[in-house]
Amino acid sequence: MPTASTSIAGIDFSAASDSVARQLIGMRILMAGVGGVIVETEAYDGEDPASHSFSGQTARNAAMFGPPGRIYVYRSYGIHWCMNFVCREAGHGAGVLLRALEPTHGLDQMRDRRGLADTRLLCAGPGRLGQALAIDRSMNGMRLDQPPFALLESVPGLQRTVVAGPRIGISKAVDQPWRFGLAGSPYLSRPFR
DNA sequence: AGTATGATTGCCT
DNA sequence: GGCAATCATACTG
Repeated sequence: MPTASTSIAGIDFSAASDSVARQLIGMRILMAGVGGVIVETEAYDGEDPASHSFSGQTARNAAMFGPPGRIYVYRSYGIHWCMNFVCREAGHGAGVLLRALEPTHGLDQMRDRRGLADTRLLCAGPGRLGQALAIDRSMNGMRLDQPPFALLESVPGLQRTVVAGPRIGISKAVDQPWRFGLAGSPYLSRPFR
């Protein structure tokens, strides 16, 4: 029987999460028509001590162990909703955290949701991004290639130099360079050095 | 049932 | 730069 495609907008989500995280830079993500260019990501994997999935499947991280190309949403610090794309095959517990966008679509809605005018701060950080795109628990497990979500290829001609560095806000595997960003973007949560 | 802990952000000094 | 906010989840007893 045919294997379901894990490819969306030219990205094979059955690949390793660091490869997917790098490829996602420069692509565009929309939730109900609101979103922008992905400028910062982080990769996590089941073999990775910093990953939610490292200690095995639980109710919270179940989506990470499901099919690739879906959304994993978690609550951070009791305040923020953060969004990941599930990678590899079901059971691996791998994913990519979306950390920052360059806002291009639905700026007014983002400003309303964030209570903020500064475009640079609308999606500069995983919690901010989640708030700007109105991400919440109900999106956990949803498909990335079906409404309300849409993943679009990079804008043709985009200057796309990807930089890598250590991930932010973790206490384990801190030297693993699995944070990726669009070089020189003013929309990053923090600069790369 | 109680406690410890964040893949963070925003406000304060 | 420091730190409080705030709560779902996981873990302990």
